[in-house]
Amino acid sequence: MNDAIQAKAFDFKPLYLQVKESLVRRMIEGSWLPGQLIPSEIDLARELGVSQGTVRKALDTMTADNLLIRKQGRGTYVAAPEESRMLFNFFRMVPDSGERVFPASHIVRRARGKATPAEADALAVEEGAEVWRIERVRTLGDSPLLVETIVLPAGRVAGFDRLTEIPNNVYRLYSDRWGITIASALERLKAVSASARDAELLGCGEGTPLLEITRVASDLEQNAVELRISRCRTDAAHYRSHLK
Amino acid sequence: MNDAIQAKAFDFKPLYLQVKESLVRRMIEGSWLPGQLIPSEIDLARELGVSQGTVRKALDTMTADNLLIRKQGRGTYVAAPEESRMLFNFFRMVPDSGERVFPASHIVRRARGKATPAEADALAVEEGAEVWRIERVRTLGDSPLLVETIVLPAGRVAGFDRLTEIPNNVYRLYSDRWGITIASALERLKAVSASARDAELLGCGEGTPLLEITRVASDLEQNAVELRISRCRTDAAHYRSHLK
DNA sequence: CAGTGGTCTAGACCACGCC
DNA sequence: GCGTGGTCTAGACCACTGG
Repeated sequence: MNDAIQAKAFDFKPLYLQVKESLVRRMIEGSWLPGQLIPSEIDLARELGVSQGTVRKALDTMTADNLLIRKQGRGTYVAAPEESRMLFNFFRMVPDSGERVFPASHIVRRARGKATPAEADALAVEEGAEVWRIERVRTLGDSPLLVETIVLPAGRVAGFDRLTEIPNNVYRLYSDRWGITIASALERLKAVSASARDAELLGCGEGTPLLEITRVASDLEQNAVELRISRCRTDAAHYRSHLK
Repeated sequence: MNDAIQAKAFDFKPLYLQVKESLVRRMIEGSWLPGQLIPSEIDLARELGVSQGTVRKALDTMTADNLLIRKQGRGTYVAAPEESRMLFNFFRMVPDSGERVFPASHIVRRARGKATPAEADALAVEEGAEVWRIERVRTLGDSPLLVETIVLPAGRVAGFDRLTEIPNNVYRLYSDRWGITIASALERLKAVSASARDAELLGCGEGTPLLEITRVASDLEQNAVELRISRCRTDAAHYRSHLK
């Protein structure tokens, strides 16, 4: 990092961003694993040949991106897809009562197939490429909350068919099994009518208004990894969004 | 700020947060108005008796909160409720096609009344307190997108009845007319069925699934200022949410 | 060219967790 | 008491804007 040359005119990139990229690369390549304690600021600064302040700025932006977790007095850890963190960051349906309950999941179907045009577009794969589809029902407390279909490119999840069980927290599965870190997701929400199948699985009337969430989740390199379409009952829960 | 005394044990507050609070107070009290150029870092540092780095950290967190806009080479400005910024931060419905279009608005009704229990709870006023209600239809391009009811505590908007016209961007109205800055909002989304009135105003069938957004917007002091319930058609548009 | 915010550095001290 | 991240300072230089 000493010898990084700052071009004069059009491609200036601050040192702390170069540091950040080099640290993110360690996560991508797997030399830094989720949950792991990373070296202290002072060690990183020495290793990279920059000041502690510059390392700090890189670590701070990574913390803001939820890639790291810093604990005063203990050190800096690579963020891990733990239940509580995932629940808070990526699962925005909450009971109207307010308390945050962990949802349970029940797999309805698991099948291999060929990507539809819409799926191929969302996942940036060829139309007709092999994909896995998982359909499951999630419940909050006793009553069914939503039914969702998760679509994964078969090429990214080798040996998927050998899994005997699919856990509730699939992002942790992606991480543990294939080293895939979900770093961000884009959700598009619409209101739709419950189909006969929705009604059956969710125990509501056919035609009941449901909240449909179409999520495309991406890894550290911004590549789409998962497409998920969830259809949610909203009679006792809602989607929460904080704006500022 | 020189003489701020740091208590030893339980109520430590970093200097840059004290600086931040003192600067936010200037906005609340109206000595710093939206759109205004504020003094340079170095001037603020001298005035407050702290280092430039501490002022910078305060300004950076305020920028992250969308309270300030910093422009290299020009200076730092108090964020203003301009169309484009509001559209980006607070209006999350976008056409499925993707381009961001400015919605138009048409007022349907404006009336004074007494707060229902639900309204009183959301706005933190007494049940039965005087409120203004505005109902309007918003269109995106040619077709109606949503119908919404805006509820305002009458006490916060003196002279509301003397307004001859209500602009599309009401947050700018709150700012210009009553010095109220909307700093954050909490939205709760559900799927509902179009009522006969919804259907009439939106030109859709009764019972069509609509996306219902219940928003409580708050000012710089975290006091609820506006309750807004929007019911949106989602046949050609969706609510966008970015998670990370 | 002067003034602003943006980056980078070096060093001091504080709050916290753990042994 | 030691090591960590968190705060604060002082000063240098860079990138950008506008007169």
